[in-house]
Amino acid sequence: MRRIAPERADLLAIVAEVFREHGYEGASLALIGAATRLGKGSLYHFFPGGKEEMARAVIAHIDGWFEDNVFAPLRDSPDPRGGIEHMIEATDSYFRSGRRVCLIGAFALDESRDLFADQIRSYFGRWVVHLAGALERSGHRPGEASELAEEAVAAIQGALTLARAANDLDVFSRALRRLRLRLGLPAKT
Amino acid sequence: MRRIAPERADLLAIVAEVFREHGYEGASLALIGAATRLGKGSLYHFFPGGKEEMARAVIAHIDGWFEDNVFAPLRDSPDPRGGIEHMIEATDSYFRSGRRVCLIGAFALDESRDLFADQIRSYFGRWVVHLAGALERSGHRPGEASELAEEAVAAIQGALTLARAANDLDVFSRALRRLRLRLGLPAKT
DNA sequence: GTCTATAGAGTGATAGAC
DNA sequence: GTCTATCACTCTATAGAC
Repeated sequence: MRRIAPERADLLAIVAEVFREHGYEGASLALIGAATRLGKGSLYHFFPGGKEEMARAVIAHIDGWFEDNVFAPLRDSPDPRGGIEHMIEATDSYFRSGRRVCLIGAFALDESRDLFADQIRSYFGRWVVHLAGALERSGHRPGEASELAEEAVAAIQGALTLARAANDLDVFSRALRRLRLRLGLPAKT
Repeated sequence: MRRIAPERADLLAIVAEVFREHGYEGASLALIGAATRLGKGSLYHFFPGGKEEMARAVIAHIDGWFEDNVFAPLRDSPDPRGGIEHMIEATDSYFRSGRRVCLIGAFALDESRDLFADQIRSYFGRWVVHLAGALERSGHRPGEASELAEEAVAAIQGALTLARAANDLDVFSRALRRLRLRLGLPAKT
């Protein structure tokens, strides 16, 4: 037999989508197996820790994407406004303009939070800290920068919830437009 | 046999807490039975439609609370600023300053959204509309009022997510303090 | 006898673990 | 694929208030 081993990143992306759509409890191994076209045996080969390990790996994968595409530019960009601009664009693209929900945010809300508390706290904490850093370097006072960063990350999460509740993508794009202004970027790109 | 019939409102409050903590999928009848101290017979007596009917009733119950304590004051208060003030206080009290999560917001994020889409959309839609109305009456231009209202409701949802993720209630109280200012209320009460 | 509330054994289906 | 546990749910039986 021995099929070509699926790329772990591809596998994680598929599993992530199942968790995103059904939540931790709702994502059954049957659903995950159907989506990945992998039997339970293969799934347990890749993730000996079962469903919990799958979720941990998925969160880490998402976290890694944000580290590369959001946090690093915020941290390392010589022009802090460029880093913030990059963040807004990466966010819009990652969440598919509101079509996609934040898996880590969804996990934060229900009981699965207890299982993944450290990963969840780290993800949001680093987002806020790195955005605050960029805001500080772009001229905001430290306390103000922190508060603005927290507000911005919360606004994104809230907009995702509301967009999904209203089934209206414009809710999300309006939120990003307001965010641009509030964070000191020119309107539109 | 025949125990005193539990007050429906009390029953719904307990069931709501189970859904809030475990999500729709995660809230098993066993958990609900344990929390309410009711057997399956009783649960199916009160909710012939099973778990789905329980969730619908819980959402309607929460919706009713917001109708009475948030939407009505926003709509009917002769002083629109007083209505907004009332909304902030009721929100802080309902979400226990961030200890509690928004059940309807959590449902909006996962697959249970499909089952309860109408109730979810109505809840958030009315919140935004009534807040926008109060803002308009307090002097904002219509389009501006709508956008500000949407931003405010999203900010509350996002703050709940972030507070829970960070396990830090201050995240929520800071968000409410910013909201006061943004909505034209005096700082602190 | 009727009605309401209760308990809980038992259903088939499906869960996650292995 | 096999395992056991648990899922949502059905159904029967029974209690007491009327």
